[in-house]
Amino acid sequence: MPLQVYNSYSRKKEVFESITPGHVGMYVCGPTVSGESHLGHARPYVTFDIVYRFLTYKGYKVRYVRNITDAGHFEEEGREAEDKVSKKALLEKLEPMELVQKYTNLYHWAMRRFNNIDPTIEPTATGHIVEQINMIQKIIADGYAYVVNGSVYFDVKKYAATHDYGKLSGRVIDELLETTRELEGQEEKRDRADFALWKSAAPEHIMRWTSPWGEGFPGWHIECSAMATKYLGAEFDIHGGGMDLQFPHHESEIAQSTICNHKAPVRYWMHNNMITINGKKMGKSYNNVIKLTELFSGDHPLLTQAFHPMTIRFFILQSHYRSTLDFSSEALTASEKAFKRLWDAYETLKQLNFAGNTSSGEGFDAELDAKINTWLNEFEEFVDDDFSTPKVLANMFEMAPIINSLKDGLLPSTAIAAATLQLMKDKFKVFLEDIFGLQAISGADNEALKGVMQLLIDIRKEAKTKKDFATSDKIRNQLAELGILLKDEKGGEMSWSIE
RNA sequence: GGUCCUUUGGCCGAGUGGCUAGGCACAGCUCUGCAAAAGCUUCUACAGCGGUUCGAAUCCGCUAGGGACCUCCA
Repeated sequence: MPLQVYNSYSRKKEVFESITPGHVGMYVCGPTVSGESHLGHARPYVTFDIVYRFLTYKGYKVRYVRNITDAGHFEEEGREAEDKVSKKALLEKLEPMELVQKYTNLYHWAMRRFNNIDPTIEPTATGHIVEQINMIQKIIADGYAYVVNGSVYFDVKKYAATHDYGKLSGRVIDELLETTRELEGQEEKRDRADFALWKSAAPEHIMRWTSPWGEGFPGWHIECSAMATKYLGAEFDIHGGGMDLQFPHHESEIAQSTICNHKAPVRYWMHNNMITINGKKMGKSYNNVIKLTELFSGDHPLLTQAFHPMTIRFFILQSHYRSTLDFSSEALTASEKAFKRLWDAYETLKQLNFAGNTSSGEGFDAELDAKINTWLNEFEEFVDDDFSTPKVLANMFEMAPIINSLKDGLLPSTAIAAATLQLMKDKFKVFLEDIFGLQAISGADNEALKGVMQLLIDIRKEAKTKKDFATSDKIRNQLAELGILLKDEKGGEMSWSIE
């Protein structure tokens, strides 16, 4: 069954065919690194990580480009206003690249904890100023942009006369032209619908580059067009991002790239839906974000506990990427338990071994065996169907009781064929680990381990008090074999560390 | 105001017109020294009203609620 993806541009599912056989070019809008990533940001990166992993599984060589937006109107809360006064020494002032570095590092840390595979290219906007300027010049040369006071604007009205501006986001151009909203700097534009390709920088603006039009900085949309064109070509396969980027960001990207490269840039537009909290979109402007660091530490009034990145990944996979996903501590707790049960069953499955089983032997359950094969074969079918990860998980949960029953002998070990068991092991591994990118929750930062260690310490203390050195030594020696060092301290206290 | 989307059992969440998705919680039972884990069983919902159809959670209309975008936003 071929892969089908929902194309936001056509508003329907389409069979996926790459432009270059065997290769896929995919661009995903990355973070603006002027602040800390929150739960809402996690969704696209997990979603498109699955897309990347699945395409790779399908045999494609994927060039996955995900940008870092590190240029623009940058400020850090509480610092910007002060810096505008600008009488401080250099080292006291906000250094934009310092800010960008800090949040880029934090973002990368979070991505690794989610077990997201790094994109093959992660370009920065500031590293592609030249490409952006070149692109703007081409657009001006073609007559679709104009310069005013050192800024450059895209002429949407002219573009719309011959192109379908608004198709991706379902806008009607006439309505856009009539928008009554009053915004700063709008008077320079010929038309309200026009958008900036390059902005002249006011004296206090902290990020600025020299351009043919004076000192300034690039408009928000041009970076993606420039970098996607550079690394993926004038036309590429998949462009992903959050639904909230459809307009104006992606709409503008289409317009710029189309004028510059003389063809529509993207074959398949994919948009993930929002994560909501109490039914409302999680977003900075709504003041309802939960940062990833808060989620991992549990340090937030709405959280009853800390949540492991794998729990969050699993939580995201339990819903379809085009549906909103409502966050609550309760929902995450449910996901945590569910994930643990599923993963335990998977670990159990790996230990099972019924090598001699045949489909004609004593105790063989043909119906069960067939059902399992059906469930397993549906894995790929479901992901093929626009990445229906929740259905795959549902099938896995159908098999969890079977796995556990086989282990406990509640089902005869001869009930399923050896080949079926092997297929189960293979499919679970491929889908759970390789495609879904899930992994075991473990490590020394685990509260459970700390509890276990305290328990052992208590037992050892008691044993020592009773001069039961056989027991106390056993505990210490066996832990040492596991790489855990137990240390006696003055006053009878004990501490431990992992070597 | 404009455009579009959405409304599923206590909660989360799949659902291509026809057979109980799944998870979590709850309850009962089995197992167990106790517990946990595990297993089994129970809980059959589709906002309301009307229509199309042999048959609708699924299609159409109206009403009500919620949301997204139109400005930075994943």
